[in-house]
Amino acid sequence: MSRAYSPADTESRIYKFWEDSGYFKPDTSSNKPPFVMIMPPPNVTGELHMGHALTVAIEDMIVRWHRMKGEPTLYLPGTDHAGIATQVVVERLLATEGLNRYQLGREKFEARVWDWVETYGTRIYEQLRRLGTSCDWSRSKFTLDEIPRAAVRKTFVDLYEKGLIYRGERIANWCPRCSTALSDLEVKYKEVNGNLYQLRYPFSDGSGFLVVATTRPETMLGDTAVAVNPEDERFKRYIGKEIKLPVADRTIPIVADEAVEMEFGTGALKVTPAHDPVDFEIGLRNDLPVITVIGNDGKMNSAAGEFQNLDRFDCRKLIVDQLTAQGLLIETESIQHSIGHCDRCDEIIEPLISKQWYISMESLAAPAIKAVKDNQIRIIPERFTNVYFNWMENIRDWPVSRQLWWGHQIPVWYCEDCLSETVTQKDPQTCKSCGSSKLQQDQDVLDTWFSSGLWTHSTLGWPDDTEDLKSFYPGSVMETGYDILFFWVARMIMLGISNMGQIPFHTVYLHGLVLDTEGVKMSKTKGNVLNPLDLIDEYGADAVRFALTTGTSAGNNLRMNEQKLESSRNFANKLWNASRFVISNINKREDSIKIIKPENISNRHDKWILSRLDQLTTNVNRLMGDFQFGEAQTHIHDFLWNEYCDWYIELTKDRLRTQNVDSPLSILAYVLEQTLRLLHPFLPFVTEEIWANLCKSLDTPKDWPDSLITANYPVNPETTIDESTIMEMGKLIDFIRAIRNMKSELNIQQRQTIECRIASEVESSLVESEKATLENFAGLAISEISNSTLLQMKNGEISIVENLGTAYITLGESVDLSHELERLRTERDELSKYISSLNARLSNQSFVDKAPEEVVEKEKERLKRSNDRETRINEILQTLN
RNA sequence: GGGCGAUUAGCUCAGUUGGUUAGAGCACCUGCUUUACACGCAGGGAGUCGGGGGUUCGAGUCCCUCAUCGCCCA
Repeated sequence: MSRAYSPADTESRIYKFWEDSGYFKPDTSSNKPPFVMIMPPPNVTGELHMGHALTVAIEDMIVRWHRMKGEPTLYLPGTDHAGIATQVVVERLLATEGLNRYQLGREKFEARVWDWVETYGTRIYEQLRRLGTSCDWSRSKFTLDEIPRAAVRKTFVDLYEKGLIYRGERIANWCPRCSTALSDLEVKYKEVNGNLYQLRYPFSDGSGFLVVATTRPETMLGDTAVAVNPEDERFKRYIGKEIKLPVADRTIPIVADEAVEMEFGTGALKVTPAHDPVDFEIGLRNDLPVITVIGNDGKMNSAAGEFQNLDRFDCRKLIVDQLTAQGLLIETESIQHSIGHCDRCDEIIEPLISKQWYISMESLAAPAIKAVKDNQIRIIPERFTNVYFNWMENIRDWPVSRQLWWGHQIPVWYCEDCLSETVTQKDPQTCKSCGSSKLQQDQDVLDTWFSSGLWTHSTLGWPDDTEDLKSFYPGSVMETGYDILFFWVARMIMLGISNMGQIPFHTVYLHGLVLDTEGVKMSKTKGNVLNPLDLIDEYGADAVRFALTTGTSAGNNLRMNEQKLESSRNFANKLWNASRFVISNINKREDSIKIIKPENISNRHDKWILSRLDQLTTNVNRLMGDFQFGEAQTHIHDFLWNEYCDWYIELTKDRLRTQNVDSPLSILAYVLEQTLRLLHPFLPFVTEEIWANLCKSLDTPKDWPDSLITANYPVNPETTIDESTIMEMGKLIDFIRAIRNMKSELNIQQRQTIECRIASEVESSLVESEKATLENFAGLAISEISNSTLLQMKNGEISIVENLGTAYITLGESVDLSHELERLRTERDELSKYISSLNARLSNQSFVDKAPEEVVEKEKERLKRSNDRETRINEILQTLN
């Protein structure tokens, strides 16, 4: 084994071994209940980013843990066609060639997108492999594959037949650049600077005017009323009068509507039903005409008269100029207001009336709400449960048609003869109503999230009643970012229940966003992205995964920086080197070391590390079961580094050098092997590599697994944990640390041996039996071990008072008595303060009465130990005086 | 406007049914060519847990309130 772990020499080889051995496929012969995780499919717009790396790191860790627990584990990968997002990137690519999609035509355009998908879809799968994702590639799916296509059609037809899909003409969010309608979720609101214009709207009878306030003067061309609040005393008397609309030169009524906020602007609202959702509602209530003045391309249309073909924002300037010239512009106030932008291309959204397909959501949402309310589905972290309810309980109908060329074309055919709709799963030859063959399929495609919503079952073969569907639906855990709770998770629950009659998974685990070092969300436009593959090249996949998941918690964002990656890489290397130590020592031996669970251990150090391993195993299982993965990792990390390496390995060195003693090698090997198993889900590559090396050197039983990935995860041990040994070792370690600390403060080299006498009333036999340990580790020559509380202090000695006992250290002439007195007094004072706080607590009757007995006992024990130390320090202080 | 989160050591963060004298990594200081590891070893300093109030025998943890930053929904 090389001196340092080299991920580049290891990872691809190990991955190939796993994949070729078929370990990523679920063991269908097992009778245990399966564990199923469907991967949120990365979309094919580009390459993987840190968010994907985080997703995969968490998912793969969960998956590997369950696989090692012996559950038939399915981790199903896939990619998403991402309708609008992919169309946008391909259109941008075309633009660099001076082309647009209309020049190409639908068919050729789709071919170009498929080229893109070929390139990026394959690349994404390669990237997932580099991350070590242990998913079943034989079951991978793309949202436009045949089966997901069938699932989309079947769902559409079913919902249509249930009357839950309808076509309606409404005001919708329209992106003029993408030239499509969008759902509310696809619109992002941003604060931008704008103007609030106050306009004079004269009464048609010439008796005066009303002042209206607007941020969008250009829409006045489509005004069909002015509305005031019916409660507004200022305007009540004008209701029913008429306005002579400036510029457009039309007459419009003044109507009353409660939606008008009296405090906003002037309290009089110009109403443009065709270009504002609120105005649209007012229009409906007041039976107002709808005049569309802005077209799908964001330019003014023929209804805008002289302004036709002007861009909506250019038109705004002209209108303002004209109003100014006519003296109708009273005031222009700069304001910040929230404007909807296209989530994908950032264009400002135009509310427009259009004919779209909608899904009626209320009846779908009801069982999805119930499933979470009844705890059939648990959302982690829990606070997102309320966010879920809030959205679901106020759900609005979902516009699902998109005026795009890339996606699932809507399975509706319109008859040219009788104008009726035919909605079927298979392409129809004739009209359902009249039998005509003159059919034209709806040109639009469905929202990407429609097919994503079916992902929990379409990936398993639905609508066919496949073996996979029987075995693996419902799934277990849905793991994804909290930012797509509504987009995806909510819709999966609704559509899963609707199609399958049962919930799609029992747990939703949500992770946070990966931020840059400044705490800003990574984005290509900001240029602060880290490429996970570059990081893997530099630090190794294990380190990248570990850095992303250790010490983090569900639902919280995390900042990524170099230090985290470095310390994760260092941890992998530490594990590598500890293993190198163990393995090389095994290989030095001529006899073979058996790997078995040790029994009847007598050595204190061995008993200690085995007890600590048992405690660790218990804790890790508890934490993993409770989805506290980051905390579980920290526990293993600390055990490996601070206890196994820093103490246990060091403690064994002496025994390894000495002949004819009870060899610690099998314990070293056993604890290492168990720790590798515990760590595998977090550091899959390096643990597998070390494990293979270790097992090669050991005498393993016949039924030994041939890979770590399929080895059993250590479970809660049945052996009793030896608490007294843990206490003893704690006292020894504290004692050694105190001596080292003293040496460091007095500028004595750690390796310099100094003479020492130890008084230990209660632990003298422990000191006796660990004399060599104390001498080796603290650099002491112990000349006397006494079972009395105190020894007579000699000239040139200083004392160290610890729980193990009191050490009298010979320093000779270098002892500065006043410094010693100062040190002991400070220690005594701190101790006294602590003792009085313990006394206060214990003399408080309500504490003794109300606190649990074990808490009171603990405090009493602490008091006893502290009193003991205080007494000893005081007595030493007396002799020094 | 409504909701959620964050605020803990110089920096980044853990701290899950309230119970030691609040932890880690990085950074910093001192010493170390100790044959597993300088991607390391030994030792060290550093925090009135955002402010205020409350509940409790006991609060970083629960409640109220304020402040700053961020996110979501409208």
